[in-house]
Amino acid sequence: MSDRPARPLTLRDVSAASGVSEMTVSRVLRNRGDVSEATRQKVLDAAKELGYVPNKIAGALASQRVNLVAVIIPSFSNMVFPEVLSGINAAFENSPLQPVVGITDYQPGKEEEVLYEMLSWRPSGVIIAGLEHSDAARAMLAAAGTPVVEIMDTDGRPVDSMVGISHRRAGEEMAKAIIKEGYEHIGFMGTKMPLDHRARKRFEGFTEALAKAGIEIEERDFYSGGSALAKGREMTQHMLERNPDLDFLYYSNDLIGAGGLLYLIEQGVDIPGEVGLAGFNGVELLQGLPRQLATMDACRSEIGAAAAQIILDRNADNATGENKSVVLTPTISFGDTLRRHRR
Amino acid sequence: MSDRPARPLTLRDVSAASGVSEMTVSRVLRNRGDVSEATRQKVLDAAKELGYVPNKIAGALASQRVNLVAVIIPSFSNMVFPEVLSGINAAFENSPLQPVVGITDYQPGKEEEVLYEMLSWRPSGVIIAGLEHSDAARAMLAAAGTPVVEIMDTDGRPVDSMVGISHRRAGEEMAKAIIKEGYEHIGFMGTKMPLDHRARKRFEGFTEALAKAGIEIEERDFYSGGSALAKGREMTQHMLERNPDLDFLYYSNDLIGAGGLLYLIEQGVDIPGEVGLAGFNGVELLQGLPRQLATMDACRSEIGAAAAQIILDRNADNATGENKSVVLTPTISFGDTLRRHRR
DNA sequence: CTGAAAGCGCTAACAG
DNA sequence: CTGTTAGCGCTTTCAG
Repeated sequence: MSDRPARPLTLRDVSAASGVSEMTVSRVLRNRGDVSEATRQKVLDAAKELGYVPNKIAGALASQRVNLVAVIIPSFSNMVFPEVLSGINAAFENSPLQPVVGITDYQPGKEEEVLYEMLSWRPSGVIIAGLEHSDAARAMLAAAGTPVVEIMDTDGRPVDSMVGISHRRAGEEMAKAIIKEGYEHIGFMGTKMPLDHRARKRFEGFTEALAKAGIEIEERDFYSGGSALAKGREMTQHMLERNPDLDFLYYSNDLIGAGGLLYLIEQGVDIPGEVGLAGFNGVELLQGLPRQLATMDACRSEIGAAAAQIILDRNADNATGENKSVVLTPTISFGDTLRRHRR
Repeated sequence: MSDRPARPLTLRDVSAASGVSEMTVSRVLRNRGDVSEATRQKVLDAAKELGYVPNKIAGALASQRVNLVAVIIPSFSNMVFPEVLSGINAAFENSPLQPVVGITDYQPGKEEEVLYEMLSWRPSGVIIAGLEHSDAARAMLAAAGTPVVEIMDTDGRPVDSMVGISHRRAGEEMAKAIIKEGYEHIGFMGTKMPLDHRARKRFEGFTEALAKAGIEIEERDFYSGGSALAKGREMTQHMLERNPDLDFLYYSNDLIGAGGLLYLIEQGVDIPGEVGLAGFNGVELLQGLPRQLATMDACRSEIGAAAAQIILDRNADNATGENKSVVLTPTISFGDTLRRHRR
């Protein structure tokens, strides 16, 4: 254990300490090429003794190879994204690649900044949420010279590859399930997020499918900020006060749905007889509520894993450079809040 | 819009396109030094036209300066950590610094790997969860030559700086509050995590404070995996079946506490008369439950913000290099599940 | 205000 | 199996 060095250690120091050339030290430390076991040990000992940590900046510059993968998501607080990240992390587990996360707060301006910043590190790949980006961002992605995977959403054209689900279709499917069960007076609650394109697409798919059946949403409400559970509770109460005839409530996420569910249970409302409910996401957290909310799985960790795999494949030695589109199909889980006539 | 370049663009390309020397182009792009408005515009135009993105790898190597801050946390799925990250992110918002996150899965071995990997990028700072690290990890931190802030926990000696709360004290405070209200038959439920030192310290502080009052925990149970809400529900049911005399249940986190709460409400148990409950964390998510669980705020985003601020200060021009310890004091919120005799 | 030279710490490519 | 020679793309430093 020596004192903290004023100047960080370099290969040269290890070379000097071990009496082996810098080049061979480099080989040992990277497990590249053949090195005799004797010198190997000398080098390893010296490196450990000194506490040498290689400088990847220099290494990356020299080798033109960076083991970083840029992952750009809107937020950490949406639960969905940490799960995607876990999927990505797991997929990179036994590979040299390492995710680096950037946050956009759902703002195109920030997305541009973050993307620029990340690309300036010349990552081995980019995983970015959504298909909607500013022209500048799309241009950067197209010119990045590294594989790009757009995730979560598949309703649109990707710059390169994409992995996700069709949120439009997810909304449609839920609408169809609701119609099939005979619900007719429908309310919708969601987040007030003009920039959450996926929520918007679900909503559009939902309303369109209803329209085809001649049904129109009778009430809608949007919130922003605060505890989702509490908001779901409030909004549900107010909505039913405004329009007591509603027989189905569709929530844009499971948390507000759960708030609504808890409220209605307290009110002694018959669910799903009198009022049916459904959310979106398949949040594991909610298992353990008195009743299970109907929902639709968003395939979060699968998406992360598949996206990471594409990056891995594209960085493999035999890589083809082919882009790829993976469309996952979410399934409805009916839980206890959506009637089921048959089966 | 040109075709995708085979070779990434360099300063040289911008220099050629603008007819300005590489050096001056560099100055313009970094806003350093005085450059005439005329050349400035020429350079900016050329850069934008080409879609040039600077290569920070080369920049970092040349300037010996990296604007990255390593943030090392156990997991994304604990909710707590995303919140800390948000705090860090916010604090770095208007600074050149950028967090890069690494995940340890609560495993010392992975912590070492991740730390090594991150240090090899020569970050401008390290923010790392907890005070317990392997000897190798501590050695790396000590020799990193960059500010290190250990966060979340303050029960122990930091390598450099620390920001957090005393979990031991948090456990004690909760025990005192419980004792004061006259509860005597106490059960504990938590996660089965030998490596979650903070949960362990809370538990220790809790049991010690009880012991001083001559009280011993009568039942305890630990879970791992699955939905916390559901586990809390199950564990609570079983614990009360085993020992119906319990009059207080202390949970190591709010989610299992909420599961217990929902279960007891369903059972028609009088809370907090018959049984009192408390969790830990102050999870905003839970607002909106039928009743508010007593809990203790873990100061998550404050911790992130304060840690980031320390890194910022240490990287400032007039930095003193002084280390710093910030001990935040969490407050109990009694909610509806812990009796309050006075006030 | 602008430019030329030197080199950051490492690795590719080639010799031995 | 080991060493030497040139850079990687940028910024520092020093001259104009």
